Amino acid sequence: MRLVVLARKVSQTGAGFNGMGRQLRRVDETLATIGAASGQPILIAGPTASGKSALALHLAETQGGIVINADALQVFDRWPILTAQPTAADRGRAPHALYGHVAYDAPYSVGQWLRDVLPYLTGPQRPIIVGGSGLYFSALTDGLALIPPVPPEIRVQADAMVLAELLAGIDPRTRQRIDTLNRARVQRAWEVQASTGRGLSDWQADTPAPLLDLTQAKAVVLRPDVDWLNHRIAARFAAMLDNGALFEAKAMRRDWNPAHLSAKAIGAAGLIAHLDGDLSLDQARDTAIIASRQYAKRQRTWFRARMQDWTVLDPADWS
RNA sequence: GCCCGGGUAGCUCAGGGGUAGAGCAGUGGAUUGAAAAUCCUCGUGUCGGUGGUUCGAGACCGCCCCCGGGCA
Repeated sequence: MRLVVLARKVSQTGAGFNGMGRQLRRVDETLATIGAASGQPILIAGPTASGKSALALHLAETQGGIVINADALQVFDRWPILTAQPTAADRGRAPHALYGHVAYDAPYSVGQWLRDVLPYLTGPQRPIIVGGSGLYFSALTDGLALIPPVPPEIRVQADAMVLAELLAGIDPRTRQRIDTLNRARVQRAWEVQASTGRGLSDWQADTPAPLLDLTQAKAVVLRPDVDWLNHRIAARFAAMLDNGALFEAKAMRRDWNPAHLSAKAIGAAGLIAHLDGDLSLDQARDTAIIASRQYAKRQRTWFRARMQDWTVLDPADWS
């Protein structure tokens, strides 16, 4: 009995979150009009909680293909519920790749992701690339400079420097190109300069052709109404708690390190703080929901600016 | 009923005679290897209501209403 209840709850998150109904036919029609059945790669971008994974799963099930993750946090293990990774049941319905394949304490980056997706672009199954990391899609369809990975020692060294020191170590052309108020961007430029002896702008000027030609793919971006999405965000976090997000946090607690990339999962720090007695569950939930809304807003900005050639769909049409 | 506080932006609050300001939330934007990251921009609101004092009132005075706390 308990198992049945759990299964029902699980089916409410992730792919099955809102139950894909017959309305999906409308999506099928939309995708058909842009030639989705031709076997070309499908790209699905969308803000968090917009229902993109469910759409990808549906397409993979009905048209064939392999669902490939394009989300920076879903690559990590240990937080499958909190990062809304496809459930075991979902994975049983269609092949999935690049979900939870990276250790929670390992580094990761767009470059690594591109190397990870590459084999699937020429594989036997039609790739259905789905996720919310705009940078990943841009790197895939616009290209990414071929810069060698920065050695960990360089990162450690840069972490200890102040902004002015970092700026002083960057060539003028790069300095002009980046946001010098943005520590993360400045540090990246410095690290590239320090580890390769070549300026970031030089590297970027040599950016190779993209791995995927956008005109040879079916690219879709979900653009839900903001209020509609905010409701989904709140409902989804509640569902995550129902599905055991807190148990996930408990299992993670002894290995918790906020410096890990996987620790950036929205809600993770709050749940850990709650387990430590520093935050009520309500507070943890509220901060996670607010952070998700803010993240969705940033995604909207990226999509609006960088995905103007993509087909826009409103998930409210079928969810 | 009386005595203290307090009622100012969606929220928490600062300002105590010269015409209102911060944090958070929210908005718009940037973003070629940390991107669920990181950074930038944007602050008019019956200053609880109403009468008064004043050249001028969130600010001072009267009365009223509401919220805390205390005393009965």
